[in-house]
Amino acid sequence: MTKTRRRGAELEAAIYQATRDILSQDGLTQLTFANVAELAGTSKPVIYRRWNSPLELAMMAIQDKIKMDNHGQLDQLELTGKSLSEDLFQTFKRLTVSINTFNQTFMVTWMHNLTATDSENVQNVLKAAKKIDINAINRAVQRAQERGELGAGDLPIDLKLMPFDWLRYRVFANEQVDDAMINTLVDGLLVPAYQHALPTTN
Amino acid sequence: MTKTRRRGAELEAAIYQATRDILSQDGLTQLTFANVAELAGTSKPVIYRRWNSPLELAMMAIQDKIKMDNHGQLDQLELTGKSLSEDLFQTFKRLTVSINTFNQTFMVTWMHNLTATDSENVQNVLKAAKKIDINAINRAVQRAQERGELGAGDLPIDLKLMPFDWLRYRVFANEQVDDAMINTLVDGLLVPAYQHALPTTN
DNA sequence: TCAATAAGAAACTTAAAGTATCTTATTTTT
DNA sequence: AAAAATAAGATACTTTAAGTTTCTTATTGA
Repeated sequence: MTKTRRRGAELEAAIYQATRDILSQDGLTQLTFANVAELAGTSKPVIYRRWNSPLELAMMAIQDKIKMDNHGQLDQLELTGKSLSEDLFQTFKRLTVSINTFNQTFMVTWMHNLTATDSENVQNVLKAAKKIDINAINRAVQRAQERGELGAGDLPIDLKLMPFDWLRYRVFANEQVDDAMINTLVDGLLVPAYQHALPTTN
Repeated sequence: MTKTRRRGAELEAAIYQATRDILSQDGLTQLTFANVAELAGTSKPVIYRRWNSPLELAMMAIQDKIKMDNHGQLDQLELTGKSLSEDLFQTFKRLTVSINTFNQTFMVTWMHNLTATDSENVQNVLKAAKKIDINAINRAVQRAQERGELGAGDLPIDLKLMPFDWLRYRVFANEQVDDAMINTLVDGLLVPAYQHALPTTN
């Protein structure tokens, strides 16, 4: 005899799976209880009884997946590099996996609910901002080169964009962006990196 | 005689202002044509006739403000520092202004439409992620210190979090995150910065 | 076998987005 | 200055989707 009604853990697993499918395919805006219910083959009241909001469901579905993947562990990853460079590379390489999971919930949100023209507009705004950012760095670097603080040459484009991206992220995530933080960024990170990339010849 | 009906530029200016007010106070989710119409003291059809979506209106309202602020210029800022460090500081200091404008449109979106419990959940997820990130860097740094690649001491917390923030931002903005980019990050930015912050004594 | 629990179907309520129509203030043209 | 054209603004309507209620019945456990 085949079961016609799932319940308990089995039912919830199906709901979580449907939730993740919707998130990764269509983003958070499409994550409505009605959509989840349909994809999971159940009905709206079942979802409403358990979760208060689509976001709550989304987060539990992501956590459920992380638990399944890592047997309950989020942390701990063994580093096997032979140098700081290799260890860091490993760290970020693996991180992108967890970020992707995280992003399927939170970040993807964005572009997915936009109409074609809206999306194009947003891309244009971002593109324009990038150009401005790069110009700003170019000016500062050129002045430093004229002063003799930096040697000749150009910086990788990612290196130029990084500080702007970071600041945008911080504002986005409601993190502090104060003078102390900018000082850390400039003196602790950028100046050493720029000097490393463009060493003076003397 | 007082005008009872605005039109043309005057009317649009009022709509843009109302749009920006809603964006900065309540975020993009509250930016409905009905809300804008009410705050601007006009009616829905007026808005529907001009813009196709709230996002389109949002972007035009932001651009309108930037134009007003800068007399049509987005770019160009005079650097007056006496060193690379000072120039960069100026650059980012001023950038935060434009970022804030930008953010009022796009980033603020987020946290603003969340219920209290949802917001708390999101904060907790972010907090947990941060802790994991810091642990990962600590392990890599410790191994480097044991190897003798780095000297004793600890890194500023912002410096530890930066690469993770950056990666998250890149994924969010649909930017490429490939091995080449991670290599630039590690070898071009982090390793020089870490060596600068934790110099070896010999 | 019976009682309790919870799934699922279906219909209903509510709220908000989007649209259509019409009146009339304002501007433009003759 | 008067008439015609344009567009604002009020109002009511349509449509869609979220959220809720009620009821039937499958499943579980005593």
